[in-house]
Amino acid sequence: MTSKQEFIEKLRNSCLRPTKQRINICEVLFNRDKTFHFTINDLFNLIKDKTGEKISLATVYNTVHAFHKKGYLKEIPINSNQTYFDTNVTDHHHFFDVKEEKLIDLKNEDVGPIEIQKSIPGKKIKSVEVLVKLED
Amino acid sequence: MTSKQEFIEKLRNSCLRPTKQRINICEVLFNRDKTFHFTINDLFNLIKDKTGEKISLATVYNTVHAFHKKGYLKEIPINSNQTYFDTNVTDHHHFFDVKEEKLIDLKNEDVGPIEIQKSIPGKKIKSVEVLVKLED
DNA sequence: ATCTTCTTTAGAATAATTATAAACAACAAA
DNA sequence: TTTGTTGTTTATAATTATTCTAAAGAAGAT
Repeated sequence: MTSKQEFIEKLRNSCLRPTKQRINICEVLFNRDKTFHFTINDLFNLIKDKTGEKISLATVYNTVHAFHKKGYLKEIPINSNQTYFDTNVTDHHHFFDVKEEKLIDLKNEDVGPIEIQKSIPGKKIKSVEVLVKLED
Repeated sequence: MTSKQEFIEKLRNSCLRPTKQRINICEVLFNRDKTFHFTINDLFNLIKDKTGEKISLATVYNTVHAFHKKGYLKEIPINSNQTYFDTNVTDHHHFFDVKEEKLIDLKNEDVGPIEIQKSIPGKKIKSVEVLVKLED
């Protein structure tokens, strides 16, 4: 259980003013035991349901992008028309259930170390992501 | 160098009528030495330049999707607003140069075997894709 | 209180993609 | 060849995800 006060500090630390909307979004996103995968649309609807208050879609976009930039959210590359985010920002990978359109976390140790044996001059590796697609 | 006749047969084998447009698209996509990464928009423009004939955008979409469905193209999950395709349909991975927005093939042996040590009941693995993002 | 700066908001704008329905081309059979 | 059927192309409209805009509102500092 994370308190409202912690969210306010979290926002302050990132030079984001702790507004009502941002705190609400924090509650929905981070006040959980388990990691949470979502699209902007999922989040938009969830906020309405959970808090009873509607936050403008533009604000949801702004806030998610701000959190992503600050490293509080991870963007997950899936081939889909919608962008997925993950509250688990540690280094890890994903299953994607193609039929259910659902993401499942894969711990780093479930995949093992990945050694990239090729390099591109002038470039360095920013991230290594494994996506395992699942079918029935 | 692949001949027009081969493309016609390729299309026939997939129950796709060999139309002028589809053959042109084949020429642009498959008549190359190296693997080719593209977005629909890239392809649309390239066709105009290379063949001098304009193919309707809707046809480009239809054809690319048909080829993808038949396994002649691979879709590559990158976080971007555009969908990327690859003429290399063998099992392999990718670098993505974030700044240049460019894809580079990574051979399977450049990555080494990936053992997924977790399974989801009722589901089997369809594909394992590694995306390595590059920065300067 | 007051002022400045940041944020929210509804709605408009943009961009990628998909749907539509009429004209057209490929194919098979006579 | 003609003819009929079915698949394909096309321009355009529709849809969807996302970003932009500009005005109203809230936070923070003085």
